[in-house]
Amino acid sequence: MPELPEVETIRCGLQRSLPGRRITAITIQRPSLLNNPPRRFRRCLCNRTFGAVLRRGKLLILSLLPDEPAAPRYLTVHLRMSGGLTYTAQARSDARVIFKLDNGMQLIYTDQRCLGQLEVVDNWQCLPLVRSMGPEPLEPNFTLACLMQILSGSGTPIKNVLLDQHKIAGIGNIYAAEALFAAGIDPRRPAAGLSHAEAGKLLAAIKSILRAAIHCRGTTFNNYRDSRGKQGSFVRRLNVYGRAAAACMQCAQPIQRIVQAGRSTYFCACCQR
DNA sequence: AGGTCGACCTGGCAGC
DNA sequence: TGCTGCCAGGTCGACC
Repeated sequence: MPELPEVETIRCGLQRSLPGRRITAITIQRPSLLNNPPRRFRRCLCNRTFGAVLRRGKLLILSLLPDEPAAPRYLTVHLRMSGGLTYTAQARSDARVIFKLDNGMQLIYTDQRCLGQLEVVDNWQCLPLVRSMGPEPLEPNFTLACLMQILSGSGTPIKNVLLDQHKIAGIGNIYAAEALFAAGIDPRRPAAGLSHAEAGKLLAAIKSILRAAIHCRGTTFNNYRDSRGKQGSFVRRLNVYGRAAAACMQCAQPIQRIVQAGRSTYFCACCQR
């Protein structure tokens, strides 16, 4: 579900609500979602106060004020395929973890498929996932030279490279497909085979699509919701993802669906070369 | 070393 | 109606 734009939308929403709020109680319906023993998880978080909400790639990082000197400083949340975090006054029957807050509100973690992970850590920068992450695609240091470096020497299909979080952080299946369509590049082409001009088009497409998706508060396909429970509207602006056999918006030829590295890829064989 | 594939899970949906 | 099989936005580890 949640790729960079969805996680960033949730981050923004939580940043407006959480800082300064203290956790008064925690209900754990699904201990398997925690990367810490449940008792330690609860002990580390009860009575702690939230600080700033950060993001790296698709990982949410909820910082905690250092009110106890040796206590862990962060709660990290990876939503994986179907996770979500909602700030709400209402109870939810599908809650997997509930954080009760000192103002009567709750932070509720939901996750239909239970593939997500929550973890209390001292230092999120040291997590193996974070240490091995590629650059943030919306940062100014993600330049054409940077992208060319990532593509060089790789015979892997360009779509698979875009999905590889070690190479670029935050792009998932939806936005990889959309960026390749916008750049007019066939997802099956070897990454190293892209010309300088094509890489430039792809770079611009990645940045503009991620920015537009954040502006639309993400893409709701099935169950993604933002931190207030609202759907994202970028689904209306998808050109290829999820549109197998439908007419291409540019040339009216049918959109193709193929499988690459075990994942669906949608593209227009006429517009993408 | 670099790439691919299945496992991890649950629930919605299509087809019979 | 009810059962079965397939599919899903991510990541990791085993394997080639």
